Amino acid sequence: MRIGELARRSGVSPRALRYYEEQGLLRPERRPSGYREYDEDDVRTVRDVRTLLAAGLGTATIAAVLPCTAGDEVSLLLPACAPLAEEVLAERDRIEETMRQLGAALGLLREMIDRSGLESRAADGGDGTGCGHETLASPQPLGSR
DNA sequence: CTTCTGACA
DNA sequence: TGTCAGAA
Repeated sequence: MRIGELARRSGVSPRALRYYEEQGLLRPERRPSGYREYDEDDVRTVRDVRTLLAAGLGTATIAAVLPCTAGDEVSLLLPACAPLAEEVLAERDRIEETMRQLGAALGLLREMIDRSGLESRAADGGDGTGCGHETLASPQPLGSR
């Protein structure tokens, strides 16, 4: 399939798809026309890339992780991927540190809100808390089969 | 009509 | 990343 179809099926723009290739995340073949030719597996690969990106890993790490994936299980690294452990562990630490800082910020804001008697319900034309804690993963267009 | 590369806001 | 140009 060409870039347009992969884009539609993966929900990722052609622009991003070319960028992923530039970063070594995808290696589509080329047609004599110069057009990129992707295979069925690339749909899943793109999905995995989005997931790993959302997990905070850099494209360099992802490029190293992808070939070390056990089947279609991005969350299961093959035993022969020891050197990747460092980066994965480091990212986990960065995330924990960020959560710690956000937790402190959240605590302060809550304190300010309580002690100041705020929260009395301001002019809110709806409910829009705008604070949805979405999960990771990538939104998949359901009508693609 | 679709994609390619390179470049810029 | 989006988008535009100019070419294939």
